[in-house]
This record gives sequence, structure tokens and C-alpha cells, in this order.
Amino acid sequence: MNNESSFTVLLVDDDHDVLGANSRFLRLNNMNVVVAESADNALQKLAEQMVDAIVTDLRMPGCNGIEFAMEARESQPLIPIVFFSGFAEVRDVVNAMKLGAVEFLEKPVDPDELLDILESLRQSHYGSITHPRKAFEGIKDEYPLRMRVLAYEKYLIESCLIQHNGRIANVLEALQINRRTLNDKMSKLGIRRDELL
Amino acid sequence: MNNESSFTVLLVDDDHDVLGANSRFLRLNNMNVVVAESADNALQKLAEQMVDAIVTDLRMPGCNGIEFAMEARESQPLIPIVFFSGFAEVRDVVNAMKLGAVEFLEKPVDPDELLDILESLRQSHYGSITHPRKAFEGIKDEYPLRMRVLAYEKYLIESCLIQHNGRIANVLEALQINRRTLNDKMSKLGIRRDELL
DNA sequence: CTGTTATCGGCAATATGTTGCCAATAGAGT
DNA sequence: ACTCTATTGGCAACATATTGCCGATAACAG
Repeated sequence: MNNESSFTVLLVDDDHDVLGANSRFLRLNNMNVVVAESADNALQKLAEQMVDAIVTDLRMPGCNGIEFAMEARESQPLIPIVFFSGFAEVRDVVNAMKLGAVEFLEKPVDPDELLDILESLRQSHYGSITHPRKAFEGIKDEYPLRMRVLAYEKYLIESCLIQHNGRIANVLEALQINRRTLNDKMSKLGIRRDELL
Repeated sequence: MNNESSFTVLLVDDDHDVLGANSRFLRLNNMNVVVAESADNALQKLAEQMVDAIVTDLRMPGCNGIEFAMEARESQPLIPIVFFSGFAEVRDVVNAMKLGAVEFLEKPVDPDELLDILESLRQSHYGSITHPRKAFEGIKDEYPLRMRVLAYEKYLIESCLIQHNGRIANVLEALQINRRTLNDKMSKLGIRRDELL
């Protein structure tokens, strides 16, 4: 799709070995990785360079992951954050999700699962999540309800298609919609898969 | 703090005793409470009358709380939902929060905490009335297409109603929609003219 | 009380949307 | 060439939405 090489992840974990293993794995899979072994260190790295996503342990000596995430969001309010933790309390998970976490993984983290999540973030990075509703904002206030709703639906479907690289099967799952219905909507709304990619 | 008397909660729990105790407590504190002991029963109650919030157990015999919540959101995409559960897996909590849950409480539920949450919902009428735009923006990317489109439609209608001071005739003209259709949509989406003004 | 205006809901005809089944096509890998 | 996977469209059954017509209700002015 677009610039493949420019996706950088900040990986924060106080366990040196795990941090090393995970960062190696992600680098092998074509991700730029910046590592930090503490929240303070991570904030410093954030100040130094731009990253596209943060993956952080919830519990670290000193400052916890939630506090760190809130500080990080001060300067980059929309940055996607993935938490992981070993013995997560319900309260921790709830707070992390309320903060807008993309995912909350349990330790030990499955590298493949993490990679999947990051890949989908890379796709959506300039797709739909970070910059909302541009496409259908051209629709004016005076337009009929039906037209405006359809414009929004079209926008949603197109975003989802872009986000999933045009793979219909993924879009079906994401939008929780019948295959036949999606095809019909696409032709009715004039969405063409090939032109989006 | 305007219309005090019009806040109704649907409380769903398969434990008859707990359900009774909690509903009594909430009623003593000036809440309207509708109870249900199963997901099916709850959906039936939802169809019968309007509620402003749902409080449901995550694990119930038959249908689980997430599935129930998704069904409930079909007709009321923005209704605030509070989950509670005894032995919640991290995955359950994450899924519930992704669905846009307001809170996730652990069993046994602290009645005072629940009351606090509901009171703050009553104040903000989050999701349905006072701040339609905000509510619409709270709809997350992971939601089914249908729900997101409905939420947008609801937002458009509510905005238009507010803009025209609740005068249906003007809304009909603005949205270029049949009167009968607007009325149907309003009741289906839980839009109440009188509460918007 | 009476007439006017604005709103809402029941009902039934009609239009549109949704789904499962079947078959066709195109591309990638063997 | 064959197989496997992903995608798409035709068709018909079924579900839901839309509309016009009717009457009911409520607020209000004369």
C-alpha cells in the first residue's frame, strides 16, 4: 500500500531478556523497534523520536504502565497503545481500555499475536482510526437523511477495506456483515475494491 | 440536573436473590429499575419499554452477556452498558470494554459503587440525549457496521431535532423524510422529543 | 365548547434489504 | 493442467422499511 518501512514501535518492558527477544522478533518482521526498560526511559525515547505505536508492560518498578501511558498521551493523544501484564486485575484492564488501549495481552506475550496487532495498526495508521471522517464530511447539512447515512456507510466500508488491504473476508468479520450484503452494498454505493488499493 | 424521575435501568442477573437485593437498593435511591433473570427475558423487556442504561452479568446460562449486549445495541446503539462478573478472564474484560462498556465491575457488586456509576450516567445521559455528537464519536471502530450506521443516523436525527427546537414538521423538511418513517426511526432508536429539549 | 394545529400510532400495500444456495471467474501454488 | 482459495453475481425466499390513509390525542385560541 503506502510506505511500508516507516512504522516504529516503542517496546517497554523491565525484563531485559523478554524485551530483547520480542524486539528481535519484531525487527525480523520488518518493524522498526525502539526499546526502553523503564517508564522514564520510555518517555525520554518518546521525546527524542516519533513512534507510531507503544507496547508496554502494565507493571513496572517505579511508575506503572497506566501512568506512563497517560503521560505519553499528553504529547501524542491518538497514539495506539497495547498493554500486556502478567497478573492483571480487572480494574487494571478496565482502566487501560478506558484510556483507549488497542489491546490488552496476557503475559507471556505471544509474539505472533503482537505482530498481528501491530501489522493491523500499521495498515490503519493512515487509514481510518487516526484520522476520522474526512470522506463523508463533504456531505452537506442540507442533504437528505438517507443520503447522509449512505455516505457514512460508504465511508465506513471503504475505510475498512483499506485497513484490511482489500481482503473481503477480513472486512466481513470486522463489520460483522453477510458476504452477500457487503457485495450488494459495494455495488450500490459504487465501491470498487481494485480502485482503493 | 433536570428531569430527576426519568432514569430507568435494566438490571440483568440470573441470581434471583442478588437481583432482588440490588434492585431494591437502586429503587430506594430513586432509580427506576426493570429486572430480568435471563438474556432472553431482558431482550423482551427492552422491546417493551425504554431504558436509559443496562447493567448485566457477563456469564449467564444460555446466552452470555456480550452476545446479549450486542443484540441490545442493535436497537439502541448508544445505550450505556455496565458489566459485572465473578471470575472474569482478561479476554472477557477486554471484549466488554471494546464493545464500549461504561464499566466492568467484579462480583459481588458494591451497590454504592453501582449507584455512583448510574448517577453519573443519569447526569450526563451519555449516549442518548445531551451530547449526541460526543456520543456518536464514542462509537468505536470495532463495532459492527450496522450499529455504527444506526448510531450515526440517531445522531443526525437528534441534532436536527435540537436544531429545530423539536418541531417535527421542520425536521421532516430538513431531512427530506416521510413523517411516518421518522416516527418509526425515533421509537426504534430510542429518541424522545421531550427529553431533548 | 369548538375549531385549529401539531403530533403520534395502527394497519396494510408496497418497496427495499438480507440471506443462503448455486455456479462462475480469476489468480496462486503444485 | 489441476487444485485451492478468494471473490463475485443470479435467483428466490424471507425479513424489514417505507408510505399513505385513517383516526386519536393534546395544547391552545377564540
